[in-house]
Amino acid sequence: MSKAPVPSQLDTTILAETFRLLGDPTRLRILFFCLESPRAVGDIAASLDLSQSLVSHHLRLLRGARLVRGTRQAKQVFYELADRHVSDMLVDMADHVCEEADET
Amino acid sequence: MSKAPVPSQLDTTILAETFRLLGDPTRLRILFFCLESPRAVGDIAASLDLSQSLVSHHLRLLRGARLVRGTRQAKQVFYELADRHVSDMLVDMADHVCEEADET
DNA sequence: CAAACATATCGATACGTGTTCATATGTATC
DNA sequence: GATACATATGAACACGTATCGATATGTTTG
Repeated sequence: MSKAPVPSQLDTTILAETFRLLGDPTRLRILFFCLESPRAVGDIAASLDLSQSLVSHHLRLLRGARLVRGTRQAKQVFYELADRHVSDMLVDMADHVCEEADET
Repeated sequence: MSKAPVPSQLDTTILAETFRLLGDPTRLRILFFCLESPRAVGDIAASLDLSQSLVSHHLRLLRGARLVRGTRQAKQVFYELADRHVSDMLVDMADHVCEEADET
């Protein structure tokens, strides 16, 4: 299944929604940062030099799209990529772009 | 090479730029339409029910990012995906999203 | 060269959204 | 319960950009 080369217009919209979320540098940095291991919101903000509010806003969007999931641990909430699909997707795309950059 | 799991901030920006372009439903529809075979601008507009101007605008952006390439043939210009990487990327992502949709 | 067709560009507008500041919610410690 | 810490939410602003209409560029045919 899932072989259809041309998705329906609805699927296209959903796919575009995912791409749109990935299409922001700040969100991408957050995602890649959480790719290694679950990260607390404060750590993300500090490490990436972003305001806590901004990080929380972006995490909310990423959560809504099921790209990340957060789990509370005492005061902190640790975020990680939602599942293997998402992380694989990110790594694959990063590879694709790197390879593209090699070609002239 | 191209194994780095965490791209540099610059790479992240470039990657985000690509995602951003893919993050528009209209552009995605254009890309998937050109995925099967090279398509003339007018055909794209007619088949997807878009204004010729809008299609041309989007193609300009996609061209700038080397996601598509157009070749003149008499009066018409036929657009196709730039290379195998781009088309593979699209199909992979479509599969990912389809599989995600299956999970509940 | 003029006319017709196909595509590209320009100007203007409407809308979405990334960011910030301030505030609220939630959680542990005294 | 009050205080301090961590995160989430809300309002407001600035900016980018998707879209449209009109026009320009380019290409073939008479």
